[in-house]
Amino acid sequence: MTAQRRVVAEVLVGEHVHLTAEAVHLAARAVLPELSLATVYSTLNELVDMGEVLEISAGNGPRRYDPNTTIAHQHLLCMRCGTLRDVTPEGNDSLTLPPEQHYGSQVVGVDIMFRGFCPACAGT
Amino acid sequence: MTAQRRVVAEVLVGEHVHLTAEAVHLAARAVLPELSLATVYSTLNELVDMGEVLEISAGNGPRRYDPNTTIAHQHLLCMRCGTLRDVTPEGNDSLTLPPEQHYGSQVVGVDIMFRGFCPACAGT
DNA sequence: ACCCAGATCTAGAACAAGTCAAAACACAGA
DNA sequence: TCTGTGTTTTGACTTGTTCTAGATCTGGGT
Repeated sequence: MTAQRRVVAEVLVGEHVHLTAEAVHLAARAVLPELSLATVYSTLNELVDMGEVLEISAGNGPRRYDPNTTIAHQHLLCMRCGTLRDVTPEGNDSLTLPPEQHYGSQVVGVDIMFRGFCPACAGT
Repeated sequence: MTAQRRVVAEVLVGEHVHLTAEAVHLAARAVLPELSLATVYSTLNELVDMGEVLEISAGNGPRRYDPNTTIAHQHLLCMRCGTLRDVTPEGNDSLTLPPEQHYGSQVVGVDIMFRGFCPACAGT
């Protein structure tokens, strides 16, 4: 656990709107100005491997990193600006894939992504 | 409607496992060997704009193109090889985002992605 | 406190997917 | 045939991410 990793991890936690690697880099530099983008990526990848953080790639654009892995939740994506926010929809308990549709695959989980336009982008 | 566009469109239809632009290019070249990748991309983008085809970006890796826009369906993704297949889950009618969780956003739709490992990748 | 092995960090190059611009081309209408 | 419009090709460019080589830091043993 080095200073760089601690700063990256601290930048990430707490928010319910998720950051890109670039945004993490920017925020972390406020604390540790010489921190490199490569270190941000390597730290984020380690956090993802450790299961501390989820990596979410929403459409095109850069990936976003979600530190909230403890509480089951899903996401709401702005299709214009890419902002990604946590939500907890209703009715996803009953969502299942019938066995005859597995096509031999081992199904591990399901991601639900609501798409729309955030207030800032819907206005224009 | 040029030869190039017809070939790209024809390659895409019919399958329930969706192709990347690269794969479309490869398949289309079997018919029209001098077809360029840029043309494949521009044709795919036009089809997407026309609403004939859906663009799906599954995790990392390249985007995949889904010609099945008429029948409501969702997707099953292999987390190892990226293969993307159509499925029709049960219980997604009751899936909704409560208004208090819209956070001012205009919600347009919802994507459901089952994640797992296809037979080929689960075996190893 | 000092040294060393090994891990980590930095900067910049490399890479992959996709886009763009400009020149070449195709082809319908005058 | 000429002209104009829209399309395709080629190759350069952009963005997001990963790799690499060397510099730097870390912590355990003396």
